[in-house]
Amino acid sequence: MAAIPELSDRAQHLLKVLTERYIREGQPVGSRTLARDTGLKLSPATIRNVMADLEDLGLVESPHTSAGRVPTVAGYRMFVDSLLTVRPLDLQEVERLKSSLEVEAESRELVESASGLLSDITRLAGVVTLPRREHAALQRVEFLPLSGRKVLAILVVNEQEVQNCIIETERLCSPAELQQASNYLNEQFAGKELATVRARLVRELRETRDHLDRMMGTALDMADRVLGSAEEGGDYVLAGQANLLEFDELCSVSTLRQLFEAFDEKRHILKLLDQCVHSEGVQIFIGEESGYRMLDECSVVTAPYSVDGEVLGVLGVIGPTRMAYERVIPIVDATARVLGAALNPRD
Amino acid sequence: MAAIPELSDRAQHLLKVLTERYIREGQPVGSRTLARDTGLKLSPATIRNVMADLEDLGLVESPHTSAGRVPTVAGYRMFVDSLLTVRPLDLQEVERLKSSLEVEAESRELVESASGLLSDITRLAGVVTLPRREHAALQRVEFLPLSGRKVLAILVVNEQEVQNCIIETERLCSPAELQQASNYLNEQFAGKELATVRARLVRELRETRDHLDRMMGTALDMADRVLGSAEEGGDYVLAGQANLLEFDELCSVSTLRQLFEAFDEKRHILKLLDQCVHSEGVQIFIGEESGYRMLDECSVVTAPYSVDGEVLGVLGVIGPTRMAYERVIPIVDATARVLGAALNPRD
DNA sequence: TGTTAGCACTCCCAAGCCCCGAGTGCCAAA
DNA sequence: TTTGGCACTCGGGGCTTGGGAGTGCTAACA
Repeated sequence: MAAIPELSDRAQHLLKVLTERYIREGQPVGSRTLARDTGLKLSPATIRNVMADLEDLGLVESPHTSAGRVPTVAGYRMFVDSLLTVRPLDLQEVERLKSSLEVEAESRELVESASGLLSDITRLAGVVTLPRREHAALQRVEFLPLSGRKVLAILVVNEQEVQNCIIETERLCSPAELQQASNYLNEQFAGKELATVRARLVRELRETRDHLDRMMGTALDMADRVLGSAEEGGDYVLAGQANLLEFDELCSVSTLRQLFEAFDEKRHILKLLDQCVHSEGVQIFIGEESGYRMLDECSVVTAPYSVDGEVLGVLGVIGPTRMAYERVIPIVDATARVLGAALNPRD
Repeated sequence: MAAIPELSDRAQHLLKVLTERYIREGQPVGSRTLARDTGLKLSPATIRNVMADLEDLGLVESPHTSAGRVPTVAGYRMFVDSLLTVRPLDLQEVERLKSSLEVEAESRELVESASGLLSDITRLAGVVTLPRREHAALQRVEFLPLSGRKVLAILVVNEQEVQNCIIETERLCSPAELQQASNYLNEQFAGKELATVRARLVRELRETRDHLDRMMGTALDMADRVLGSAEEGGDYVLAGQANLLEFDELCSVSTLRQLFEAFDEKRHILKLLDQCVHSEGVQIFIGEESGYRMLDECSVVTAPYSVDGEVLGVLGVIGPTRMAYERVIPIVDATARVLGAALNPRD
């Protein structure tokens, strides 16, 4: 990050107008247009001088000699950082968001609904990671016998999340035994951290080499993996990819191919989103800033969403660098809040 | 479906060779090429005569005067129906499929894995609907008190599926009351059809206007909706959309746009897949046959998958009409079997 | 010193053109 | 029925051309 040297108010204003115009029209903007658009009474020639300066600073560039100028990544950066004035959505719009989210739904549906909402409103691609909690407190365990040596383990954690998995015991267990096991767990461990529970079980296991302990251990282990940060990935829901086809600058087959492959593969996108988990509020990656080649032509605007102060995931939109930031940013911000609220167990 | 008139063996053979070649190369094939490719000792001129006949029958067409011929939808139809000899995958390949599917996973992950597999092997888009059972037998109910008047209802149905939902009771219930309610349900209704259970509950409800009954009703109702055919949609998992970008014939922006919008929206694709639920084995829609405009340039190959003879869903691939049917068909078929097997609760 | 007008220059792009190659349809001969 | 011959058609690549948009530079002006 080279320190940006002094930049006259006029130059800043011109950069702002140019960027806004380019975002709107999608075409390089020339000095004549700029002279007309901006309020200032300046001739095209003067504008050209300023543009030359901006070009020297690496804030704008021209695709070829006789085209207008286009903001560079650095230009966009300056635009969103200091030139843009986003005003938060007014209450009415937030209400509309809220009501668009199917509030009477469980988390996965909420997430899908949210990503659909994001993509619909912004006309870009919307993405929301599935909620994951760092810590999981065991609330209740239940074991049900299935056919053969299989057992269905049901765990209730954190207020209202239910996880279940099938485990295979070493020998046949009677329903009474299973009942006994779950009773024991519920008495001993209700309210405790899952990790703690497992640790203590492992300790006990070493002493009494009982298969039942083993089974409980497995159940907790699996639940822990499903829920916890231990899980190596997480997942996300994407909506509105088709919207990206509207933008000419993304419409080369090779660009699209790369982009959609990244969406399919998920790994990279997830990694990028994970970086935003602990950022306070909206975060923006412009073009190459993301560090992923397939996103070179794109910008990503993200915001973490949380319940009760605990960050559960990240949502955002993906679109061309020339997206309408001043509209997108408050929308992403508000959607994160609304989703967080909707996920809150006690209304 | 006009009855297809007699078609000489030679004509059939030529149609077959032409289609195969076009599928491989993706370009209209001319009489010269065809004369060389086919085993028959025929001159291009003769071939041209046959082609003229085929064109009259609507089995082939040429994009313009001086291009070769391309199969029409009817041509493809005849090709897959009577010219194609698919030989099922050999055991080794099926084994490979099996091992590629993460068998130690629950249903959603299995489905995602399967669609990924389909798209990887065929290099097309793979799609798998989430499993849905027509009938759900209640195995176990559990009510857990949450904060306030909220109650978490957990239902185990059909061997090993767990469904949970949050319901709001009319007044505060003590844990003991909840315990009592679940005991009652478990004693009375274990093993019964969900629909039956609800019907009986409703009947009782009319007599004793007790809020507990009401709560149980709500729980069953929601579970029923989540699981049952009552639910208005179902859902599917799609993978490998990016593969479709390899095919020039789909790469016009408008075609892509329509296609990806359909993928996003899901409604139409689901409807199409639903048509295949009760077809015995593989079903194929070629081009316009699907009846959906955005699939005009595409073919869809589907197969239902089932556990214990009960059909749970449909899987398939979506690709350009010139896909390698003879490879795709057995793959779809086998994958359906393998997925069915993997979903079977008792190994 | 900052601003402006003028001017030559550059580059993209769309239109028009031509030509080549591939493949056809038809006809007459084998 | 098959074949060779031939005229014809069409799409696409390559080339040229003209116009438009916008630039940089320079010199004059406030």
